[in-house]
Amino acid sequence: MGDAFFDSLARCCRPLLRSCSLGDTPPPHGYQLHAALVKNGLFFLSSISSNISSALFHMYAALGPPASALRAFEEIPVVARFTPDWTALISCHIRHALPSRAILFFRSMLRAGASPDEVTLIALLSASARLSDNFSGYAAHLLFFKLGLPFTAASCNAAMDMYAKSSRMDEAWKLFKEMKEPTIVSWTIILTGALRWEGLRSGQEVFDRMPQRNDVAWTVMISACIEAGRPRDALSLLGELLFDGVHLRWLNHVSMCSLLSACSQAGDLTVGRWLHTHFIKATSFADNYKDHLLKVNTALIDMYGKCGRVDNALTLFERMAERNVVSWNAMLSGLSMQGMGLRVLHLFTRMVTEGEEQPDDITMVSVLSACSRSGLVEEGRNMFQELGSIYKITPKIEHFACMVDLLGRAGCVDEAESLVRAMPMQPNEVVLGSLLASCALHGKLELGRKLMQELVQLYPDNTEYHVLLSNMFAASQRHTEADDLRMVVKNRGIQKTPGMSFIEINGIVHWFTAGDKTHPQTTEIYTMLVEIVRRLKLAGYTIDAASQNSRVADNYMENGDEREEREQALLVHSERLALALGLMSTKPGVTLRIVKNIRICSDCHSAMKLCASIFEREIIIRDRNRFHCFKAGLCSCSDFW
DNA sequence: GTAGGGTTAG
Repeated sequence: MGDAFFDSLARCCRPLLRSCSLGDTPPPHGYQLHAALVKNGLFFLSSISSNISSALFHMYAALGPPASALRAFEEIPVVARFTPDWTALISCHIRHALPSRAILFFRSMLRAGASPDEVTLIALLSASARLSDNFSGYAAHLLFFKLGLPFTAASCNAAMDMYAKSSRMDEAWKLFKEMKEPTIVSWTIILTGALRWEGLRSGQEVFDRMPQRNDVAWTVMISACIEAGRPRDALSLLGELLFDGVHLRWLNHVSMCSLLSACSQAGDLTVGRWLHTHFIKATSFADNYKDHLLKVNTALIDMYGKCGRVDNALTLFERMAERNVVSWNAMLSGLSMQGMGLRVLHLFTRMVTEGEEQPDDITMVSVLSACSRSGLVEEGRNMFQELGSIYKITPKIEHFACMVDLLGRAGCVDEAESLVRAMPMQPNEVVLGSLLASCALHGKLELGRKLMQELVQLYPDNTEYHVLLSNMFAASQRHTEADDLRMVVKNRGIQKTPGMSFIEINGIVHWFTAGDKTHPQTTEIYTMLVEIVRRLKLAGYTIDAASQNSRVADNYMENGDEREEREQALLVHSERLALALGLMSTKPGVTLRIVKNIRICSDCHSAMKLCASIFEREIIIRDRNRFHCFKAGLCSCSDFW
């Protein structure tokens, strides 16, 4: 066969491969084309390979994986490796989260004598940004001028992003202010940077000053609220977004996932459902969600699980056409929050046996914490044993934290302590705090005192440990020690999240803090509270003011010396106000759902159990840790939380 | 080639 044949073949292959790189065809087509060439022995014929090796490389660089791209790159004759080839190799590694390898290839490129162009330098800036490496970033920035390359808006944006991500917001601002016509990308880079160093308020200022906004800008703002633990602010932004109907198109899959996460955090089922409905409608006519069904569905599972509709989460989970390890994890943690430990173990077994996805470290955290929440001590111990041996996961501090919690709660405090001391890493606040809590639960005063000292040294600003230990002393009638600790806290002042609860009635969200008197129906609510206490007392309820966490829960520290005030304080905890409103404004038998931002105290917990049976209601409270479903005098957590 | 994202522990 003559050269003409190979030339025509090459001419035919190159556009085919090119169309694969551009994403016009699904990845397998490109791979199949390569396989066909190899199978027919054509790829190894030098005359053809020199023609198509570059096209083949670009196909792999576009589609990945990077290892294949590198192999294909090496097939390009050294003399035929031009700047765009090097650039594609570098960007491929950046896209696959390998920025340091990208920088190494940039160095190889220089050594090979190829000269970078603007695109190469933008890629280098991007790699430096991802590594927060302003050393290589600064070098890239300088190279524009050294090589006389145009420093366009795109180059400037890349440089600003690099500075913003390597703690040089001042440099980013400087470049931004020098720009003649900042693009929306420039604004968004500054917005993201401002949010990350300078805080929500400063970011909000940038956001307000933006001459135009798009879906990315909105998403950045929404995610920042979530990161700052202010999910309600994120949902307010959704309100703003919807105020102008045109903006609805900015609700893409990323903002959808973020907003669903805000609903999960805030426990807002109403908005979550609205988003779900919108998503179903949007997928029926627009494709912007089609490629992201898996992610949005996972976010929906998380939302339903955290808003107390684990049944809806399960239905979605079973219907999903495709699942990944994150979907499994979201489902497992949803079940775990309901205290459905056995269901978690069943689902986990299914995950392992079906082999669809391998469990990862987060899966194991979910499973271990489920065992802890359900008191499945033996199962938890076995699972922890199998962590390395079967699942090939190196135990991280989170796994130790779960085990300490599991053992400590179950009363095996000594075993928990040994585990802490034998840990290969330094125990953190979570681990020590959890052990301290188990000391409080099981009256281990001396160990508790020792732990508190450790904790105070490590985290001097957190006064919760003093409170916990003070309560322990009080519970064992050692009032002097208890009062001393209490004084420490009082003198230092308390810095805690205020306890808040909300209940939704007929689509309206009602918020309460402890002792709140701002609700329009305050008089009726407090009358109802008196009635609740009367009926509780008739049923044999006594206030457990010395109970652990009771005063930690709603910031009633300063009144701690006065027993009576303390008792009063318990009676007006935010969840009780929400309960009173719920009882008086819904029909008998209607389930009441309350969300609380911190842990429910043990006194409110006992009161809620009794209320459920006195008023013949199902009361579901989501606190910081999990769901409590109170029904007929019992709680789904079996008092184990 | 430049801006944004989902799951976990007291």
